[in-house]
Amino acid sequence: MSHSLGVRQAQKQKTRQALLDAALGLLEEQSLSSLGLREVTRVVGIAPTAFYRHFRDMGELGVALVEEALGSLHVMVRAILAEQDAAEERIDRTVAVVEQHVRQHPLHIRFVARERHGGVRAVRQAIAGELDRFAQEVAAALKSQPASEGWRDEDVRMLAELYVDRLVTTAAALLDAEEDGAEGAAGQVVRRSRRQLRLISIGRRHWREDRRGEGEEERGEG
Amino acid sequence: MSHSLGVRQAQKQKTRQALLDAALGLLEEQSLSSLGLREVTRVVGIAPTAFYRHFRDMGELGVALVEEALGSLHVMVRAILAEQDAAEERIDRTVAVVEQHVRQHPLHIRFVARERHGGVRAVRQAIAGELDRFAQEVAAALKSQPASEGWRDEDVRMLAELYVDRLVTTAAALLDAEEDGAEGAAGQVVRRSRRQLRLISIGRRHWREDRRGEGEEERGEG
DNA sequence: TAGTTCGGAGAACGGTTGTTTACTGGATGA
DNA sequence: TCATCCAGTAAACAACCGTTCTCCGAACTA
Repeated sequence: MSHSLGVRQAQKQKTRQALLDAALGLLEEQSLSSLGLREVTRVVGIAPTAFYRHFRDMGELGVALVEEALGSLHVMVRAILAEQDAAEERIDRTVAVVEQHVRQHPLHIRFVARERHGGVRAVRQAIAGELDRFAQEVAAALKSQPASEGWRDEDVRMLAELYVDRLVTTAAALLDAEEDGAEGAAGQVVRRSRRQLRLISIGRRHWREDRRGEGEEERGEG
Repeated sequence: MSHSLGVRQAQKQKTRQALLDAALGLLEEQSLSSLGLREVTRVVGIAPTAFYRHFRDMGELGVALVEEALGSLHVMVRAILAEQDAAEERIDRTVAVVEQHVRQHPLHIRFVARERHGGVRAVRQAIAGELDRFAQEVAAALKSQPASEGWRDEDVRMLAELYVDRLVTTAAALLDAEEDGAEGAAGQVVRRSRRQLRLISIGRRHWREDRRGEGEEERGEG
């Protein structure tokens, strides 16, 4: 599977990865739409023209970065969803995993947060697509839980998006907290995030009893 | 107050505003760190060098845009907070106001969403500062409500941030929904957002009874 | 071994950028 | 009325940009 690449292909992938790494590094302090092709190749140590052997333009490189960035996070959240702990412990585990991920891949997080609403359409769409598949998985996991019995699919999806959004926001907030150097800032973000997830969890638990008898509203709209 | 500006100062403010407007327009399809000084002055129709009569650099213009963008939103949310409706109607009102604001000032919303994690530090900090004051106000309003009786300040603040974050996210989502042209996309965002706020509201209502007896956890950390 | 493929190098292109310096002409205030 | 102020102008600067075209040499294939 992996030993079957020739010397040539292996070298090409290596340079390609070097381009991605260099770009990711440079993107810590600027945004994709201002990142120059020459700037990236200069860091890698290759001629500007060699860039075209790997990507048509910076937008295409950006999309590749999206896949790389969301890929690893995808694996971790999938692991969380597979767990069967009680709500309380699960929340703590979830936040801990996010925290660890931010520490291990800060540049990936920064990139996603920055380009999610950034100036390059293709990259925005790529991120939106990944986060959507993301929410889809979370929704599927939530649906199979006893707490979701009697829930409409639309409401499960609504909750899933709320969770996913919270994770992304928390990750970005953690990054900001660590960068401006305030001592307990990161800890406060973690603690606050846990409580927000708990509040959502409580809202989830009481959703049906509170919404009883209002099930017919807004019929015929969706 | 306002009639007291001379012809000179009035004209200066006019071009300054023209610079802000031109920049805001250009920022619909790119990010601040890639926006050029010449690009802006070209749209306004003045010489590039005239830019320096108003701003030291693009970062300073960005900060001015932050104040302009968050200012109007500030007013509207303040109005919402002052209302005394029941939870249900208040949520509907809130989302409706956000929806209206997005329609009236789409460029401002786009700008804030994009530059909140964008590549210009000064602008990021300006936005973070404004949103913080924002959350502060929301927290104060929440605290004075009967539903917050017995809540710790830290938890009120946690809830306030959850609300503010939801508003910003909803506004950005609305913008995206309207831009990719899908027919009912905006409506779905609105409906989903309402339900998310309701779920949070339910969580709020049951927060204390659910957290009873756990008040001593995490002591000595904050 | 001979011929082909292809990642990368190098030079050159027209165009744009931020910034400086010196200047103009109308509003300003005594 | 007259000297001062100052928003905007004009020209020039070196630096950088994306992109094209041509070529090289090592890795491939047959």
